Amino acid sequence: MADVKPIGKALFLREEELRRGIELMFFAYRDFTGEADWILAEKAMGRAHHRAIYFIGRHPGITVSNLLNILCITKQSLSRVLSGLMKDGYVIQKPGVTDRRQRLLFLTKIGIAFESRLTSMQARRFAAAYRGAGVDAVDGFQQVLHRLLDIDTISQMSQQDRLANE
Amino acid sequence: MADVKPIGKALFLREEELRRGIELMFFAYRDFTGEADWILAEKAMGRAHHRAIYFIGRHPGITVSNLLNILCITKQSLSRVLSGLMKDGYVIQKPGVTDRRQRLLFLTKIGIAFESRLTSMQARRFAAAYRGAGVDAVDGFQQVLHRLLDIDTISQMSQQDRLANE
DNA sequence: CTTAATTGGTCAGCATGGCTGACGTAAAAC
DNA sequence: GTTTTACGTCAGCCATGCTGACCAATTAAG
Repeated sequence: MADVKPIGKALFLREEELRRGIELMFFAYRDFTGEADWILAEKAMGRAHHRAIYFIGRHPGITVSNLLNILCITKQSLSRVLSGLMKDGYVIQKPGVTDRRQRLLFLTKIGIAFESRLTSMQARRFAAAYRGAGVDAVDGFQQVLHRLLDIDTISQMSQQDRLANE
Repeated sequence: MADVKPIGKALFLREEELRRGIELMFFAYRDFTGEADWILAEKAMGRAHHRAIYFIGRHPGITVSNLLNILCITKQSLSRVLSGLMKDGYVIQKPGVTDRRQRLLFLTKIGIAFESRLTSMQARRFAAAYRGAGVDAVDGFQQVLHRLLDIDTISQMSQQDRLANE
């Protein structure tokens, strides 16, 4: 890691600046997820449940395999979480219409309410940060985050967007 | 990507935009940490080891309690990780000079090499994203991330900066 | 000097949430 | 009719959080 010096408006790609980015990611993600953990603990749930609830709420009728692709965990791990969520009445399954092997996932009323409670908390944090930083900063934020993604993730996200706009 | 675009310079804090931020954080953090996990797996280590190595490398001579404050875990959890790292020769302890109860933490030669290998991987990812996005985007990225932090974390980070500049 | 507070380690036990391997079942595809 | 796909499930392993309790060395306060 060389100690490259900035010239004029050039980028500061010194180790120090890059480490700052790494640390900001670490702390921001920790604080961003930590807030929801409190609510989840009330219901004896963890982040795994949160992620499942979030993406089922985001893509109602998502298949198990699609959810697996998003979460990048094994089906055994997901299965444990999903069975818990169904037992507790947050999630229901319906057989697929075109392919009846599929079990399409939906949030129940209380699932929707719970998802909304969790997401609105995190959304408030983002809204405050966005408002404070301004439009241009938000744009830069999203640009950089997007460029931090693996190429696989990028195509995966745009695929989801396509599904969402059907 | 949502079809609705901001008009002029006004911020659109619609749910869609906020959810996009939430998801970008999730995926970016996943990809950002996932890369290092591969290397860590070779050495039979996990993220906990990575975090400890990173912050010891960042703040050589850090005390255990300071490291605990950064990581926000219990000393029992950290102790397990630290003993492993010392057993494997990545970390050493030295008694504090002013307060001999303290055990100041340092990376060994191989600890430094390993930290550098891990960090330079992540730094490369950041450098590429930063270069692609440009100075202004990077500034916005850092601004927004900073505003996503808890107030406690903000003061903690600036405190670390002060220590680093001694 | 004695006592209390601080710094840190450690043992025991528990929960969550990843993982693998193996096996089962229903439906679709060929 | 056989094979592949989509999904569930059982059993067990590992990493990494947690709590409570207890111990040792050292420092600070009375």
